[in-house]
Amino acid sequence: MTARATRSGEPRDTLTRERVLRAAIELTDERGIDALTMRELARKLGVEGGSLYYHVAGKGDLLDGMTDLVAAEIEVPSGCSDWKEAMRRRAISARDVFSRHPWASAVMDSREHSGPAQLAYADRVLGTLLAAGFSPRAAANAFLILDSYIHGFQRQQSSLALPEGVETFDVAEELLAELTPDAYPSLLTIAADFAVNPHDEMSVFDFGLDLILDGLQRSLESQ
Amino acid sequence: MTARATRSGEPRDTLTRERVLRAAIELTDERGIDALTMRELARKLGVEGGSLYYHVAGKGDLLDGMTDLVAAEIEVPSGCSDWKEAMRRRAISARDVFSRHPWASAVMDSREHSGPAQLAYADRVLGTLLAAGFSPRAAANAFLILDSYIHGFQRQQSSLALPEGVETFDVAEELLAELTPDAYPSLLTIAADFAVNPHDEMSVFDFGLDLILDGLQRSLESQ
DNA sequence: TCTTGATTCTAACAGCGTTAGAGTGCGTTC
DNA sequence: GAACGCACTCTAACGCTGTTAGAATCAAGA
Repeated sequence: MTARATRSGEPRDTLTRERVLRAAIELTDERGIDALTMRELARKLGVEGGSLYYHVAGKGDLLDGMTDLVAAEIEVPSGCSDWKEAMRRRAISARDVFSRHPWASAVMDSREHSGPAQLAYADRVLGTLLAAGFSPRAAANAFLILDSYIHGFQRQQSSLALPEGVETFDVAEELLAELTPDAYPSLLTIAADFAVNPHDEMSVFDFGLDLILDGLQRSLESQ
Repeated sequence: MTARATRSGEPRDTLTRERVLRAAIELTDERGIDALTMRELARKLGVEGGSLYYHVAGKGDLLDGMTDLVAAEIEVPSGCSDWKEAMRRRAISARDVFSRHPWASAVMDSREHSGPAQLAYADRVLGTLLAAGFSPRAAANAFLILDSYIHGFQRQQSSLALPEGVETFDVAEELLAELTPDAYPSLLTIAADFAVNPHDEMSVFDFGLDLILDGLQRSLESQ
C-alpha cells in the first residue's frame, strides 16, 4: 500500500484546502456544528488531526472558508430588469441555501472577516439596487434591512429546527400540555390555532419579504 | 476570616442561582461570550469551578438562565391603545437590550428551550396583536416577521461591532484601501459614500421597522 | 542514488465542561 | 454542650477541544 487509502481501498491523493472545506461543510450539514472538530474532520478525510493545519490556518480560517463557499451558492440574478424581482429571487435563493446549511447563518454572523464570495455577493446586490435608482445610502439601507430579515428568519427557523419526524403539530400540542396553568393566554390561543391548521413557514417568509420589498419601492418612488 | 471574602475584604454569603446568572451576564457583557468559562465565572465569584454545579445544572442551563434574564429586560407596553406604537416601542426596547448584551441574541437562537420570561414576552406581544384585530395566524406571522428583523439586525450589528475608538469612517477607508483592484465597483461606491457621511445605524433600524409596521397595518386593514 | 521540498504523523500542551467524593461549616436536636 | 445532619464548597481527575513542534514519510528531480 503506497499511499493512505479509504476504508473501501481506493487510492487517495493529497489533501487540498478546497477538499478540506468541502468535507467540513458536508460533516457540519450532516451532524451539526458541534460535530465539527478538527480531529473528526481529519478522520472523515482519512488523516490525522494535526495534518489539517498544513492546509488551513486554524479553526477560524476553516469556518471563514466554509461560509465563503456557502455564500457562493447564493444566486443574485443580474440580467433582471426588475429590481424587486431580482431581490426576491436572491432572497429566496439565500433562504434555500441557508436551509441546506442551517449552521451557516450563525457562523457567518459570529465571524468578522468576509471572503471574496461574500464581497461579490454584497457587490452584486448593491449594484442591482444602485442601478434601480437607489441612492448609495438608500441602497445600503435596503441591503441591511433585507439581509437582517433573511438572516433573522433563518436563525429562528434553525433554532426551531425539529428532529426528524416531529411535526409542528406535536410541538403545538406539547406546548399546550405544558401550559395547563393558563399563565400565557395568547400563546395558548396561537398554539391552539397551530394545532388545528399548521402554518407553512415558506409562505410566511414570502409574505414578510414582499412586505419589505413593497415598502422599499414606496420609499424609492418618494425619494 | 470566617468565610470567603472578596478582594476588598467584605464578607460574602453563599451563592445563589440568581447571583451566578447575574455574574455570568456581567462577565459576558464585559469580556465577550468566549470569556464565559465555568472556571472564570467561578473566579469572579470567589469560588472554585466545580462549585457552580450546585446552583446550575451545566453550561447549557447557565446560558438558558442568562437569556431568560435578558428577555425579562425587554419592555412590552400593555396599556397602549395603538398596537403599532406598542410594537415600535417593544422593538426599540429589544434593540436597546440587545445592544447592552450583544451576545444575547446569538445565544437565544442557539438554545432551544425558552424560559418563563421569554414565554411571557411572546405572550404579551401576541396579546397586543390579537387585541388589535389580527387573526391568530396573522398575529403569529407578524410576530415572526418582526422578531426576524429585530434579531437579524442585532446580529449584523454585533458581528460588525467595532473595537473601542474605531469609527465606521476608518472601516470604510480600510475597505477602500483593500479594494484597489476594483473588482467590487458597487461596494466601492457605497464605501466612498460612507467615508463622506457615516450612517446612523439607529435611524436605519427605525426606517426598516416602520416599513414593516406599515406593511403589517396594510395587511390588517385588507384582512 | 541522493537530495529536496511537500505533506503527514506523533506526541504533547493548556484549557474546556463535567463529575465523584471528600471536606467544611452552620443550625438543629438530643 | 455534644453529636448529628444538611447545605455548600473544594479537590482531583476524566475525556475532549484547538494548536504546535519536530520527527517521519513520500514523490520527484538532479
